[in-house]
Amino acid sequence: MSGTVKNEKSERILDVAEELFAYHGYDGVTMRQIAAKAKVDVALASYHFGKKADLFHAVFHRRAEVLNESRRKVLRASQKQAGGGKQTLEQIIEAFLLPLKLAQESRDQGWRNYMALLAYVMTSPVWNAVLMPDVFDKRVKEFIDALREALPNARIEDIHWCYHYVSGALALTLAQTGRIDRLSGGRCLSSDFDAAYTRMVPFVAAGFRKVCNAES
Amino acid sequence: MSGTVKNEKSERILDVAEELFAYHGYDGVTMRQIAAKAKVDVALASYHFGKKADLFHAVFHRRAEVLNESRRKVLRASQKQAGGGKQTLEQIIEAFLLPLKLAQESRDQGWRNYMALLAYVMTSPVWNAVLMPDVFDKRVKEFIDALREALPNARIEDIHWCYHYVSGALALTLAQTGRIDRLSGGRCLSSDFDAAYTRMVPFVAAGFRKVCNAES
DNA sequence: CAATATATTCAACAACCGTTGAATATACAA
DNA sequence: TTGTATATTCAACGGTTGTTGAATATATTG
Repeated sequence: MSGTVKNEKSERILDVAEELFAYHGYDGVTMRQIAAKAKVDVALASYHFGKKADLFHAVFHRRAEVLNESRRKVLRASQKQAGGGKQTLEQIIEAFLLPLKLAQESRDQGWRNYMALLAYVMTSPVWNAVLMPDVFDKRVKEFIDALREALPNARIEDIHWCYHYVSGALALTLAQTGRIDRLSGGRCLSSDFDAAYTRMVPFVAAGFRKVCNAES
Repeated sequence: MSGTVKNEKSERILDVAEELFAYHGYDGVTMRQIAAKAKVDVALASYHFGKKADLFHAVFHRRAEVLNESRRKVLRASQKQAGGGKQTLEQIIEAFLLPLKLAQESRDQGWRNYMALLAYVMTSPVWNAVLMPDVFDKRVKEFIDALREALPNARIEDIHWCYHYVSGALALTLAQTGRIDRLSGGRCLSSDFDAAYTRMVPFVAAGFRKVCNAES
């Protein structure tokens, strides 16, 4: 078992595990399914990543750190652009969502799978408490701090609940369940993250302003 | 195997299965765990409900029909209250969410478990397509129709996307992951559906108005 | 009561699970 | 080339899975 490997087969294992975990969840996937799809012996996954839970952690963390760093950069850039002045709500929300939009626009199927995995972890009572705090709390708290600055009259609870709604809307988008495709008769597509993003920013910004009694 | 049973042990199986499925998902629960927690032999669950997947269906449908009927009544009452005139956005959204609030207020732990199960199905790419259309489509389409009447200038896609955001915010609320508890340092509680509901209505109403270019 | 239907348990099946130790192949350094 | 570390496969382990047929208990009915 080695930490971070740059090996061809071990990365194939990660990619396949990512795809299968994202779609079927942790318990819905067996080591043998992963190995088979990666055209590799079952024992190899254990050799590289240890136990099944460790493999899941490895899959989750791999892109989490990339995403986190991207969020950090975008947030800093947005703050710098505001030039000491207040950022608008839209700017803050855009900074929070943009990295996911960029990841999707890369057309990398791996990133698309990871988004569904992220949705799975976000909505799972079991995994949320285990994985989300370590990886995402720091950035999320920065995001919430920025919101508090932009909404100085708001109660803290209101901001947290509104962030909760954003998080939910985002999670269901990332999950790509295909439900909006069916309900809309094909007029909207789960895969169209750009359409989701474009409307989500004004939608939640308006919601924040209403609930968090903003001046402007 | 009998259809709908009013037997003590078989209902205990349903209750336990509901709780375990909601928290661990379909694949995270074994027939033996269900049987053990229900203090019943493993074979009994199969005798009453057939295959494991059938048991899952039975659990999901049991309260789905109750919820559906409740939604129907509330929606009709809201329409009648408007007296032929247009319903406000808030009224429509309240009618959609109220049944879940009522279910939670009944203090019935079974309903609380079912909400988490509903969130699981809503966010699962696997189960969503299998279970949601049959059970909930009819009522959801009525809901969307009401929204279209209240927002005559809106593009259909915009309404669908906004409904998608509502659905996401709702799903994450139902999931009760405990994340908002941790992020807010205990100031907000996942179990406090009333707090979630109170803010969700104005939040999404404002979002709809912004995105679906409403007049008022 | 006896007879019959329903409910529940018992025991077992074949299939599959994650994991591991030993054997083998491959890459790399000396 | 030889030696050594790494990568990969093979084979097997004990345990668990969902499901079923037969046996037994309980309830219902005549």
